[in-house]
Amino acid sequence: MRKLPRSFYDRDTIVVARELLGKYLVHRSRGVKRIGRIVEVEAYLGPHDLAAHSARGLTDRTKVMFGPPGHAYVYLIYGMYYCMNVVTEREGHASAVLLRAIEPVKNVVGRTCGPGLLCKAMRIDKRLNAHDLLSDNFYIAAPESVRGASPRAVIPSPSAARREARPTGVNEAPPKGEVLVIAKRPRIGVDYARHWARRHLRFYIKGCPFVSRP
DNA sequence: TGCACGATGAAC
DNA sequence: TTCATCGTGCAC
Repeated sequence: MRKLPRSFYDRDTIVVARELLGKYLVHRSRGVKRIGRIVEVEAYLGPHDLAAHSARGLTDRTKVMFGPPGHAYVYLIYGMYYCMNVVTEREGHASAVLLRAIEPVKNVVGRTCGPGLLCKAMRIDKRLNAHDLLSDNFYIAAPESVRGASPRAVIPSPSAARREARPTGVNEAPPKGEVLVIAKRPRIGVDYARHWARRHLRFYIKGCPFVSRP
């Protein structure tokens, strides 16, 4: 696997969010290397995005979002779960991608569908807030491809989406190397964000059984 | 210094 | 639909 470079994160947040699908989240702690394949994410587009924490401005909690790309923004939600974000775009842009679900790959115990469960299973907590994702113990990597190219990801046209339709309940993740079909939906739990709540900024791998809310 | 409220998950 | 549980942000 190839660790993603800083330049991967220093790009348009929606592009980063889509391209994070199919990548591998790696966390090594106390000698155990845990790996999960990212299958669902949400994009938060900066201070003007009313659903983003950075919309509150630069505070002690949100300063990581305002920092340089390629760092983890980890916070406690509802007093009991942690959520992990990846900071994107140039320093000061205050954008991030929330990781909502992974497919267990290695040493991952428990359910991983949902941002809180994902962090619990990957042993991610507040100590990893502001952690550089180019470090050796906590990073995101692209799968090695046989021909040197990453699996292609596409957003289906409406007609293609209709052709893609299949009976409900028949879901399996596409094998490695196959084209990923990406679904777009509104983000979860941000109804307070007015028109921003309706934008399709949640992305997931279509048909993947490990997604939190298909 | 106090208090309302979550980028959740699970039970009912 | 309700609730557990606590850090954060803002009102006072």
